[in-house]
Amino acid sequence: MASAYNDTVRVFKAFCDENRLRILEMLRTGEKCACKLLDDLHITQSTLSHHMKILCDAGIVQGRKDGKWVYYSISPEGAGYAKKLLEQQLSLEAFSGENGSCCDR
Amino acid sequence: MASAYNDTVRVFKAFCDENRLRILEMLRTGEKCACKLLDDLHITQSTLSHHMKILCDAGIVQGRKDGKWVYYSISPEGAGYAKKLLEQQLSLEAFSGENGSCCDR
DNA sequence: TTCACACATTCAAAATTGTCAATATGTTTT
DNA sequence: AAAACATATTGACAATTTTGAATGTGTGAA
Repeated sequence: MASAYNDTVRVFKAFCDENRLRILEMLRTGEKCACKLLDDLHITQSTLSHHMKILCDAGIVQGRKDGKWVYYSISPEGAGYAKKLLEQQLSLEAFSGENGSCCDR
Repeated sequence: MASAYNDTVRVFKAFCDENRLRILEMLRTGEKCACKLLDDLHITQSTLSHHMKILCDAGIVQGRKDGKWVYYSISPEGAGYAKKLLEQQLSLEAFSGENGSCCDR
């Protein structure tokens, strides 16, 4: 499965789960402790940990450890990178060549 | 599974498959016939059709039927909507309230 | 009207993902 | 050192997604 798109897929998958979107929404108002996130979501602790790993591996979220606690926040760099990827995927190229009518003869 | 995030998830899932990313890349240079896409991808026709449905249902791609053929292209409106959704998900809110230290006492 | 073609749909199998219970790891408190 | 706590990891299972073979639908050509 290794491909040039792995990185892009990893980033966008971060936004493809309802609970992860809820988490991002909570983080939009600033850094939150994992236990705070857990309070508001109706999932178990191991499930939260799983989602935080996906968000962090995608670079969208960063964790800051402080004693027993971990504080999560949206990574500005990761957010910028995701936006850049989306722009790239959707930008229309100025194209000089032959485009249409592969089929009509 | 019905939730307020359904729409968002549907849009971002469009970008979470390697073949769909390849398809989008091909469409960046303009409208393409399904058969042209099929030529360049190493998947079966039914698999292509499945992916095109996901891209169209997400609003990212639009299809134009012409006789036996369907020409697909990136939808500028859909593309704009996806970018808007991502902005929303990642924008940091100016927040006046209490944020931190849910845990330390 | 019959045939060939382009694309969509259905079905079943394989792969991936989300979930929770149990357990492990590391930190603070007693 | 032991107990309590916050989070991560593992393992198992259910749900979802990707895929291709077979089939259906609509269109143009013979």
